[in-house]
Amino acid sequence: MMTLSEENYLKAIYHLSDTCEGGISTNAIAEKMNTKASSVTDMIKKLSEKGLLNYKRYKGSALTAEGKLVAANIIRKHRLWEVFLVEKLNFTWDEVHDVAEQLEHIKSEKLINQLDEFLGFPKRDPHGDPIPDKDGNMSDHADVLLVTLNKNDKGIIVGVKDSSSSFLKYLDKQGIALGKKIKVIDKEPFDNSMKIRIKKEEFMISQQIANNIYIKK
Amino acid sequence: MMTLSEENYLKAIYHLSDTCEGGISTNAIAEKMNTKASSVTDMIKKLSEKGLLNYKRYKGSALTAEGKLVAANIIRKHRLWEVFLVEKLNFTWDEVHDVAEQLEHIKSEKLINQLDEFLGFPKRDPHGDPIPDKDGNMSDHADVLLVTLNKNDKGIIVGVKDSSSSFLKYLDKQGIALGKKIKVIDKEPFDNSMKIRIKKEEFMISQQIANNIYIKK
DNA sequence: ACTTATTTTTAGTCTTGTCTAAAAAAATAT
DNA sequence: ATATTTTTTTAGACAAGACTAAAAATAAGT
Ligand SMILES: [Mn+2]
Ligand SMILES: [Mn+2]
Ligand SMILES: [Mn+2]
Ligand SMILES: [Mn+2]
Repeated sequence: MMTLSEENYLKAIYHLSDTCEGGISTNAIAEKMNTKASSVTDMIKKLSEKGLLNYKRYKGSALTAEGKLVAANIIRKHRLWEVFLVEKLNFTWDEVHDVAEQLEHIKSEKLINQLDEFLGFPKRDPHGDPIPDKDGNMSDHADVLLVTLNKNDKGIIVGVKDSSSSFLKYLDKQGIALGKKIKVIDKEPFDNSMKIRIKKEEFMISQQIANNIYIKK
Repeated sequence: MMTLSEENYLKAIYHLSDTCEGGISTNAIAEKMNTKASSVTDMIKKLSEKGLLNYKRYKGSALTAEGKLVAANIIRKHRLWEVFLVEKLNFTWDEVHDVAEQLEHIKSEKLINQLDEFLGFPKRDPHGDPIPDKDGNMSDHADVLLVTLNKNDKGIIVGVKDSSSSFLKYLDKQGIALGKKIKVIDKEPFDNSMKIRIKKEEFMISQQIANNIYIKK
């Protein structure tokens, strides 16, 4: 049986593995988890004992197949609960993450599989992130970040990289939402800021914003 | 903020207050919580500090108004989740308790109020227990235990006192379910066992069983 | 009333997960 | 190649919540 803390570490390491290939550094985990490196060292030793990750001192950590499966299952639960909150309980997409952060640790195979069915086997969560199946498989983000588009490129908004409440509220204010068509009107080479058009409205967004929005061309 | 352990103690003490009036003994709490009396002493000191219960050494504990409200809110969550699991996710009434035991600790006002609405503001959980409102008020069990009925008395099954999986499975096997009409055909004075009739089927039940079924006359 | 039995509390230990401070290894700079 | 900086690990401490064993208070028995 997995403790709440162990599960959160596994999830964090799983997410870090997405971006950085190879062994994940102790410091990177500490930053993601908002803890100190010494606490991380203790925990990765324990997870290593349990066969959930491979670890050699001073060399960083990498999840085993078993560890990846456990992590993917937590992410599966997190995202299914987010769908539930939005679809069934009228939460907005900026309200769901913190609650899902708690719900993802509820232990019941039947619960999560019935929930999946109840929701109609959704493929994406409210932020456009893919939902893993029971075996931990999930369709990749084959999509591209808005920041990589050039002048006159068009696409559809399909996801966000940052699901913080503040970022999502900003998007709401600007009328940026999943499924909307977007066109790059102009791009400033100096700071990568863009003028974009959504539904006949044109406005500027910074690179920081454009770097957190996924587009399907 | 309340820890998981604190919440479980409050709930246990709340339930014990139903039966025994006056101060709840340390040992009674220990038995209900499956811990040792010494652990209970530590915890009731902490809850007393927090103003959730009144405690004088060697004299037992009693919840304050504040403590009762917190406990009732946990019970509210527990029972609403049980309704959700049965009504929406096709759980049987003997499967829900353990999962609800986890879900009751999820912290989100909005979640529980939206869930309440989503379920149509149910008044009873799958075992016939009343669901408290936001202020901790709940309709009492005005009902009577089956064991108190006499020969030829009739009634409707409206609840169970024991929600253990094994007891509920026994009831399923016998065709005993909430809403069913029941008639006492005969009662043995020696051991209080009864012959009862449900839907033209007659069979014997022991006092132990009759003592855990609520009837509305 | 005095002795025994029960209940409750105290004292001290353990585990989990965290922290700070110091030591050790690895990476970088001169 | 050696010195300096950064990263990582070790050592020791702490809080929460549990336990065991012993002491203190209360209750029961004669
Ligand atoms: Mn999320
Ligand atoms: Mn989490
Ligand atoms: Mn229950
Ligand atoms: Mn509980």
